[in-house]
Amino acid sequence: MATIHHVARRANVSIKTVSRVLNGGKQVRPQTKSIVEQAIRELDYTAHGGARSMRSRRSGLIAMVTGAISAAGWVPYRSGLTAIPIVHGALQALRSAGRTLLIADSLGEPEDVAELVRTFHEHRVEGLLYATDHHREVSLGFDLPFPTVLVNCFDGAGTPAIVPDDELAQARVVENMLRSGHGSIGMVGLPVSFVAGRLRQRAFLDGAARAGLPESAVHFAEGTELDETGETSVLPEVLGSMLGAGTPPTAICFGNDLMAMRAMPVLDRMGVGIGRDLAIWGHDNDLTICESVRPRLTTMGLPYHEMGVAAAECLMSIVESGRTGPMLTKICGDLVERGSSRFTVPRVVNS
Amino acid sequence: MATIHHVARRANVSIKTVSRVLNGGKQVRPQTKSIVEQAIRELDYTAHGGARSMRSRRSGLIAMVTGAISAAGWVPYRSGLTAIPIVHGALQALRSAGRTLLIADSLGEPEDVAELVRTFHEHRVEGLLYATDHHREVSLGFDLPFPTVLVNCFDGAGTPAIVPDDELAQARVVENMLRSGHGSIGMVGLPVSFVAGRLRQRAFLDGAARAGLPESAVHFAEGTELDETGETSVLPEVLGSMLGAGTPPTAICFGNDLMAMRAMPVLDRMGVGIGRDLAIWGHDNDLTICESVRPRLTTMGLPYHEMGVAAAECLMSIVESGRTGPMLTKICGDLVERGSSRFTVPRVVNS
DNA sequence: TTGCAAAATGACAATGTTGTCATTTATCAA
DNA sequence: TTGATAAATGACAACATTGTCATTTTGCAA
Repeated sequence: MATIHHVARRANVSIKTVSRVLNGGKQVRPQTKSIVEQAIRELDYTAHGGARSMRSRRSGLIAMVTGAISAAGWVPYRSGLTAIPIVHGALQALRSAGRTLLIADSLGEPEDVAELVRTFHEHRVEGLLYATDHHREVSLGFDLPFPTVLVNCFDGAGTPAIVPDDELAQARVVENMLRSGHGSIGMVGLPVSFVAGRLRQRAFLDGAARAGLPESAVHFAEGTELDETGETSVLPEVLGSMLGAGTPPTAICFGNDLMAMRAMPVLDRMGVGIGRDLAIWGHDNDLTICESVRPRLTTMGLPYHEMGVAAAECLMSIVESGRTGPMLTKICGDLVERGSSRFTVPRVVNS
Repeated sequence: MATIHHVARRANVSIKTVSRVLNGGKQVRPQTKSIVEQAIRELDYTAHGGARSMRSRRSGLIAMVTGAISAAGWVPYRSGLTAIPIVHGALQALRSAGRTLLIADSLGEPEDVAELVRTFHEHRVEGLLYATDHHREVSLGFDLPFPTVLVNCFDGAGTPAIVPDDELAQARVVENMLRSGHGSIGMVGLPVSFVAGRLRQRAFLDGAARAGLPESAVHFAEGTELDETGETSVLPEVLGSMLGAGTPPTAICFGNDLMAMRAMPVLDRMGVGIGRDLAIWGHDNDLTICESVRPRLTTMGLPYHEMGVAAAECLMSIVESGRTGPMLTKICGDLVERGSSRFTVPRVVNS
């Protein structure tokens, strides 16, 4: 295999000159540069990254530990929404910066992470992205030999983190609900054991209160985590009591699109028509769901792709500057309006 | 940062002895070994993979180029089924073999692949996994400087490939249909522009013929590729003519779960009851869909996770032995029986 | 032409590991 | 104990780059 020496001999220059051409070609005469470049092409030479990283202490590698891949569907009891777009966003941003991604999946075993970090360090990665499949708190529990940025999670140690802005997102949903004129609104949220569940509950209640809705016109219920079959779902019960209240909601926001999709036949059986008696919102913008149900589902998206890009850029800036970045960056998703939040017959209820 | 020299000094041995301990500890006295290991721990030493790969020509790195990540959902007009489990399976198999995965996504631009290969070669990866988001033919169009295994795709050049066994899978579906006693069966397949569409069509027709069904009791229609909204779906038309035939099918297999899910309300509007008048099958085992619709969807799964594992193992064996592997390995998925293929009231039609 | 600064180029060491081969130490039968 | 053999260990080169610093060449004003 061709080395820098072969190229140098062929181009009749020193290896150092070849090295300079390889690293941007500054301080080289254009003529010399093109001779060297031709020799490189003729020999089909590719520099050895290992040798380079040894001398220059720059490997060009960024590592990522994620649970997103293992959560993305092969495990029999998990389904659906995943954080894959985080990986995609990071990949895209890194690649356009000329960096390469080493990737590992924690396979859901946090205790393996230390070993992964060791492997990454062996390849002298310059930084680490640690991404989780849902918004949550983590604690790495050991010192990392390189800068790290958390994505979709945060820790108590002040590690820079990029997370979804669940509060602002939910506030926007509430605003969207109210703008349509609904005087009584409801939410079947994620379990409050989830960070997103807590943040969105607060934002929902705050938003309703700020709009001046009376307590009797604001309904919150905690949904259950969906199990493998949806069998034990408490949706019929929760919806029954919410819609049977004195001032029942005419607009309901669900914790995620899956919950909303599963609520649809339940509502149907209750004789509640979406678009006639009720408007509904989801969360996550899962296209498989949102575009398939009828009416299509209005939803608040999760900005995973954008978070991945932001995390990669944040990490690269830390790596290159040597300075640490901002501790917490919140990014809000976009509301995607489809049919489920529209009334065919608008009926404005005065509060 | 500690190097092998520091460890050697601390343990009072030569660097070569440390190197031996690092590489398995063979030919080292147990006592010496443990002294060295303690020095390694005390100094928190991690070997430099770059230096190692330079001398030994083994990097421990395997690369993967995939379209699966970009197809997994962030792109506004794509949704649903993805090949992420391929990535996961490969990751798992490589990791348990002590190897690390360098990953890049082709971002759907095949012309970028050459550049990716270059980057990988720079890091001296020992082999490449090339995975696509659906079963198809590819042509890399240039020589690769390392062994390659194709996953979910194949080429005309005889590169080792791991693909789903679409024919056997469809044959099993037909067998399952017939075992329930259906005397007239139908299929709304994937477009025949897809490899899976062609293979499954053939297997469906062959299976039906082998079972002795008369032509009038075998219905095949080509579904259209689902667009972003499902708006232009030809399902109503296709189902109308299929079920309006002289000997209408009592069992229909759809090209994928999404198509089956979208067919359900159409059938409902036509007054055709699943479980009463018709049994249906899907393909892919997309849990978001299969576990959410009512009745739950019986489906033929795609063995993506298994394919990822097989591909990684195949590649490692090629890398380690220097010999190339089998050209084409087909893997069949499992049929997952749920409610949609059962009749509440069995009605056997004699042919 | 000469002189001088700036730009281009090269020689050589250094990076951290493993391969090769020589040397030392341990083991064990005679 | 001795000698022969095997096992353990070490010295040193090699791997393919880039950094440092010295040297050569170029461009241009005087």
